[in-house]
Amino acid sequence: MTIGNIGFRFPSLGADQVAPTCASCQIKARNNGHDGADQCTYLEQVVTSRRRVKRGAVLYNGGDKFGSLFYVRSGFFKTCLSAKDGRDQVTGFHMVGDVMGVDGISSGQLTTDAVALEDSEVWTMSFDLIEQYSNECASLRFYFLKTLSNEVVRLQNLALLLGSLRSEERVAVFLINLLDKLKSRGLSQSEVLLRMSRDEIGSFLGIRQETVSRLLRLFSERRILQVDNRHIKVLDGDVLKTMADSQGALH
Amino acid sequence: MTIGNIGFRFPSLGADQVAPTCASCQIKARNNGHDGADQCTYLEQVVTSRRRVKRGAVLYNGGDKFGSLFYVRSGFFKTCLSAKDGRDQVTGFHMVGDVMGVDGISSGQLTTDAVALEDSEVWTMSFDLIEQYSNECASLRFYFLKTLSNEVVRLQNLALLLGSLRSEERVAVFLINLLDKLKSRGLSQSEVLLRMSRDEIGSFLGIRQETVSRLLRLFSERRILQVDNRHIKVLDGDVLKTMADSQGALH
DNA sequence: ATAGTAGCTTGATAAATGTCAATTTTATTT
DNA sequence: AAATAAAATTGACATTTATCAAGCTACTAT
Repeated sequence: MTIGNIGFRFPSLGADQVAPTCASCQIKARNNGHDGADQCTYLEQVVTSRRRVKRGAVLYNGGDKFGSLFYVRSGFFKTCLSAKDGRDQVTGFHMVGDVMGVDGISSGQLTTDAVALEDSEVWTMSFDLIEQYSNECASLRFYFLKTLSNEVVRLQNLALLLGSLRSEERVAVFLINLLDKLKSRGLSQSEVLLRMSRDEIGSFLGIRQETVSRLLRLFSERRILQVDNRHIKVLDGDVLKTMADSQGALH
Repeated sequence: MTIGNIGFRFPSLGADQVAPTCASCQIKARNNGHDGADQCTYLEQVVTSRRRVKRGAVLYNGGDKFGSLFYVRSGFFKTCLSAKDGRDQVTGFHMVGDVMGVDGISSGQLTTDAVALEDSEVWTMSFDLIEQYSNECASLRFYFLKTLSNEVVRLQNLALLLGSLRSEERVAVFLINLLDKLKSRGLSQSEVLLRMSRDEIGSFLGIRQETVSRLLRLFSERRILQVDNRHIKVLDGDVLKTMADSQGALH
């Protein structure tokens, strides 16, 4: 997972998402055994702990004090925003390479809950250290600024989906985006084992679980998908893409 | 608009939103006449131009090359995200003190259109300069990071609204938030002259203009609002707040 | 292996909101 | 001020999606 001799990078970043690396970095790498990297970057310097989170466990809750960002090293998470009256909205699904918790910078409190949907590993990146190293490293700074901007764009697209698409399109967009994201991580071409329930998909897409269920059956009847509980196989990706054609990336 | 002797700040920032100021700043202020401020901050250093935008005029379009952020000095804007098929979603309304364009950092291209809904003034903040001065000024850095995080939180709340609230609640939340934002800027207590059409409100809230119209009439019949075309007066703020109680800030 | 539980599916029906069309009101232009 | 255009309202009706309820399936834990 190193690029030439410029150092370590976080896994699963696309070609245009290279994490900051610093040829001139003066801080000694901790070299605590991951990836055998003894080369040095600021980005790994800010990682202060590596946590395992069991399926169903909560990484953080809305209202928790913000002190770090969370890099998903492996596994799968959902983030949910809760309304005062108990209703809640899944605001995203997050997998390897994603950073969670950027909402906390705003007020010093995290706004969402993060729940592991499978056994996961998370690297905790101290925000104090990020700020400290940002003095010295422009690429580190830019990496996090870009991470936040990505999240803004993702949420804009989610707003478009929730505000303007019909439920059939929402499900299509959801699947296309999930598959794209898996593909970019080299994990899957046209098949997924969904980590989330119908209810969680529904919450994310602003529709009911029954509607999700019915639409998956519909797509299945139309030979667009093969659906076996949480195992989804895309049979006709072109049709799916056409349905989803209005949309940017969601995950 | 200065605070004690620590220098200039951007107008209309709440108590907890003080823009970065630098007692130790070495860069000479340009002092180009605004607010008579001859004190110096990094934040005003990054402002490279001051543009007037007429009502109806486009400040930028989705797809435009990103090179700067846009500080709204006065006036009112909407930002819209367009789908390929022409549908579009209003992603936000922006007034004095807001920063637009943060989505552009992600890919180097702006993702939304920004359209003035009244004659406005915008200060263009060069992203290159922001990056440059970020080397020296931690508070400048933090200001922009926080600006992006604010936007993430705002869009999360919009997603909750679009995904989980009924149309009546959406309209209530919209009004409460708009009024709160005006109030925080000292502009209005319980009255608004809406700058946007019913159609634009509807797009933002994921409902049709007819539905917006009917709900405003309903609120009017219930003596919650007094509605005279775009002039809205809140008669019973408590009821409105109760309806909106599930929600965070949207604007 | 089996019981229990949570998740998923399916149908029938209801409710919310959208669509379409006509009319009125307001804003803009000449 | 009149003419025109744009925006807003309103009603009638259609459609989509939610709700409710029942039954089924597949995990999970003992």
